[in-house]
Amino acid sequence: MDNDNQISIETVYSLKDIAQLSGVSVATLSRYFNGQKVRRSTEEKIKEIVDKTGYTPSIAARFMRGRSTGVIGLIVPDISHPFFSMIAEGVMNEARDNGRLVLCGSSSGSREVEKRVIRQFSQSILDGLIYIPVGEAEDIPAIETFRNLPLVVAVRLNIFKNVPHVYHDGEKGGYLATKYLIQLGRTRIGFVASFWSPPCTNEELLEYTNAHLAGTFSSIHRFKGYLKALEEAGIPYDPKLVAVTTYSHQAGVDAATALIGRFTNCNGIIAMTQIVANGCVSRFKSQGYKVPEDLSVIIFDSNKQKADYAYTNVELSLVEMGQIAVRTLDNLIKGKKANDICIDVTLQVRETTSFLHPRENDETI
Amino acid sequence: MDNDNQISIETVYSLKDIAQLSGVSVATLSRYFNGQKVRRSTEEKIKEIVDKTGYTPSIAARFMRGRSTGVIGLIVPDISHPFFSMIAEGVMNEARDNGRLVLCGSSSGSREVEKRVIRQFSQSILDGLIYIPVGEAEDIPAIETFRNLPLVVAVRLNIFKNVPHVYHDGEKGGYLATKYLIQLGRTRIGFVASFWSPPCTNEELLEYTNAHLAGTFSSIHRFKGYLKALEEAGIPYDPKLVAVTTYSHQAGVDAATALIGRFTNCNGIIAMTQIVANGCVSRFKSQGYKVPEDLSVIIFDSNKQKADYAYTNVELSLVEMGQIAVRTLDNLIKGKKANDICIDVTLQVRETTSFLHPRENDETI
DNA sequence: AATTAAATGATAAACGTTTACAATTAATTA
DNA sequence: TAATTAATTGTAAACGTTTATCATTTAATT
Repeated sequence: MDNDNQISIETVYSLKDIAQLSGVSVATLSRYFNGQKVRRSTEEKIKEIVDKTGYTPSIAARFMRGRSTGVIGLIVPDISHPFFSMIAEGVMNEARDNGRLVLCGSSSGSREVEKRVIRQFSQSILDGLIYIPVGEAEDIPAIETFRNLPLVVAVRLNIFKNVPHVYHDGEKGGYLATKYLIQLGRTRIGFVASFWSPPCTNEELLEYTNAHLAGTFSSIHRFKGYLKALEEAGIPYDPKLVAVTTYSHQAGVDAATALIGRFTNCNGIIAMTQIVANGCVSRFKSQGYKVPEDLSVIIFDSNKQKADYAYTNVELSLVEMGQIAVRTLDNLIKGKKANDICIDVTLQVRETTSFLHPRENDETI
Repeated sequence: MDNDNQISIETVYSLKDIAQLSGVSVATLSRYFNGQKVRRSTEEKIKEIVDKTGYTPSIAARFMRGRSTGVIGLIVPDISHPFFSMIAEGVMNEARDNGRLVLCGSSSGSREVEKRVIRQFSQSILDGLIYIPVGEAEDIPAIETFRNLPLVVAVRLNIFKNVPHVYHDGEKGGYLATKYLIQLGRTRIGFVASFWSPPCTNEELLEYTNAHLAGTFSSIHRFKGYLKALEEAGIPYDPKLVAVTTYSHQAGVDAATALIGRFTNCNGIIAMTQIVANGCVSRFKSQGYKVPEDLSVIIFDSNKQKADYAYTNVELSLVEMGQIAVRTLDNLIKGKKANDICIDVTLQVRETTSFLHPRENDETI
């Protein structure tokens, strides 16, 4: 073992110890550690001892006195899912670089578990909480009075009033994807809308969208962009090109089956996730379609995800979303007002719409 | 918003409050919350008020009194990497179900950052720590005296003395993979050994392996299994079939290039990760090889990972590893002795060695 | 009914901070 | 230089637990 790398933290010092050693009172020390001004000479006395002892204030004790602890919470539906773990990476990086710690809980995709996690967290020592609710449905638990804890919601929209939400610009994403496909000459673009649990049928999607302009569903927002691009290009909306489904591989297969069965002449697909797209593509391929020659495919995803194909995708910057969530929470903790933040998206053209961009892939374990 | 789902935690109760409300003394209450026996009738009085108030003891206060906080730490090299995020899911699930919270930090693949995270964690409120060091190299920081904190190392082997390590049975994995390929009639099996930073050349791998029987490198342990299976089958070891490389996609391409360039007649590949295997396969395919007809491929991975191909793989149960790590840490915290745990692995036959098992894939966001 | 054992209550000290208030020191003014 | 004011610093109580002590109540046993 390398001695240079040795990190050994043996003794735990208290403010009293430091007071003893430095000859400065605990009060002054406390003020110093909380950023108040002290005389030059006392500062030097303090610094010397702090360097020598490696002292840092006890999180627990300062929490007991009702002060900030530097710990923020993060609740995600499933930390093993790359979508959320990337956001978590952003959260943890940003938090770490600001001297904060992250208490992280996974709700395992279950509303019930989520409630338990929230309960556990609530009796904890948090300065604030970043919360990604399970699913996109309507039965999200209202944490209206979460012990006055500064709260930021990520990924989802319109969950709580007076709470900042950090989310991607779904409408722009749908618009960019559709517009690009149109530019490629595709006019029969299938829209595969995925829902945790579908609130409407294929035929009702347009109606539902118009009725829920500020809804929580990402598919709906993206669908709005799809409609906008079609309209701009003068392409009439054809409900036959829409498939309302869920988020599984099979859902993608089913959606493709439906699109094929309706003889829509579909030559483009916009799918919400990679897995759904995989299902679609495999179904279309079994019908003799070639990607991207006969069918262009665009998904919503993060660049870093590993896919069966190098999908052209609407890039969802996930690590960045985590960072932004932490910064937003920071503002809230500092008493500033924070608004919803809609994160911009860009289109990344890759193999499923052209051959121009080779796949890049790199990882280490 | 649904009223049934309302989780509102307004008031923070103290032991004194609960004593007042229940008519039970703080002393008895404290004893009750710490698992000591109380009279049936008092227990009922307490339970009623606890249910009504949602009271739970303050983590901070009990930490200050030197008691357990129910918070454990988890340090991973990169939470956005599915390999680690799956372990994290296991850790968080197991912790949550035991009423524990998880303070999670990502070291972003950097030794420097890792040290900072350790420092931050050390001044925290942990009952124990699960530590997955960055990389597999030799310069792992020695946390010999981590404030006497119960410590469990996961994934890596032989890092610290007197600290339990939880890891997969690499030797068995290598053995199973090799044996299966031999059963399929493959006798020219390439072994692509990946290292964070390679400690030896192709030619030296055998020598290095013999010299480092208890090393920290997973490739080495798997290589041992490879050798064992070859020997059992009476197949002589051919160093030309070995490629020492790193963990990137390009590393896989390079390894394949080397194997092809040496005219090894290679008809089987064992690769350490999916990404490396992707690189290998793409290179072999460009030479006209077909998978699995001309080339059988086996990787080490978790079933749930999404791959370019449905790889036959040595299943690394990652979620389970996280759970086991927590249980091991639990024992340590409770003062029991804990030993290293070598987790069993199994071979999952899928498309890259046969067509028997279709791909299954399912996910929700 | 008397004795013993078990459970509970009342009280207070500790843990390491923060903070109101008091006391000191330095800076400014007369 | 003394008096006044401003800037620092010190003292001690408080936060919510746990735990030790001792007294008391309740239940179990003889």
